[in-house]
Amino acid sequence: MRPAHHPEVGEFTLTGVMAALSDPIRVGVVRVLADGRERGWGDLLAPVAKSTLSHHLRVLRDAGLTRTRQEGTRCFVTLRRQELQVRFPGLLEAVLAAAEDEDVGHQVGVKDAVPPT
Amino acid sequence: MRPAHHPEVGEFTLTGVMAALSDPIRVGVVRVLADGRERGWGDLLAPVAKSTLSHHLRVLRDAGLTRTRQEGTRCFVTLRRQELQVRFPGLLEAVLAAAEDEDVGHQVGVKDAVPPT
DNA sequence: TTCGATGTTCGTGAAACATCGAACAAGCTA
DNA sequence: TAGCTTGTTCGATGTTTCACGAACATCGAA
Repeated sequence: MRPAHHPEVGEFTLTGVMAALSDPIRVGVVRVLADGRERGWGDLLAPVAKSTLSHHLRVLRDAGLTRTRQEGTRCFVTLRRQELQVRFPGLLEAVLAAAEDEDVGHQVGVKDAVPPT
Repeated sequence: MRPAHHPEVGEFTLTGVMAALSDPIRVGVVRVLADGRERGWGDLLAPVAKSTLSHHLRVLRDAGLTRTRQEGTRCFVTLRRQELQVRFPGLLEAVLAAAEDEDVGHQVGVKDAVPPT
């Protein structure tokens, strides 16, 4: 596993981001990451094969939406929220709000969900 | 030419809109329409065959981004800006701003450009 | 070193998409 | 009516995307 390429903020493209967010699974992943917490790859729950999830995470990464960090044999993902805000002000917020409203990507979850009160 | 279907505001989907805006030509069309003026189909200038442009306009229409009005044998297109704002607050503004910034869809123009001073 | 866990990559289909030119439909105009 | 204009639709083509399982690479643990 070579160390995955991440585009610089200046390399983000609008159409790239739009394309990345045109799939419900990927929107779901973004929603899961929206609280700013880093998540383990394996903690993501999506109704697709792991190779498919890997593909989706790659698309998100290539578009600049997420950052993947490697630690030993495990991976951790975060949303590049700050950088996106700089490059595309307001875009992510608008998308997240709409996604909540429509419940897009509800099929994506995370292990260790809401810790009980 | 049957009278083209337009989705209701409630039928818009986030992923549909994102997909529609993931193509530079279509973003270009949206930009051209962003001033709120209605434009004639034939006044749109894009570096693609007319059948291709027709396809793109259909995608935009189906996603709810534009409205097409027919008058005799000619068509006029407008951006459904108000309705988009209601359904996806802030989204279109953010996209338009980013598109300007990046000059996405610059290859799309309109006849009868800026009227000289 | 051997095994298990974790992701990525590969090979492969099926489906969707962008594109074109040709054919078509419908309405003006001569 | 004949012809022109304006878009849409059709069929073909090549590309991209999504999906899967299998194989692989890497690391940590036994």
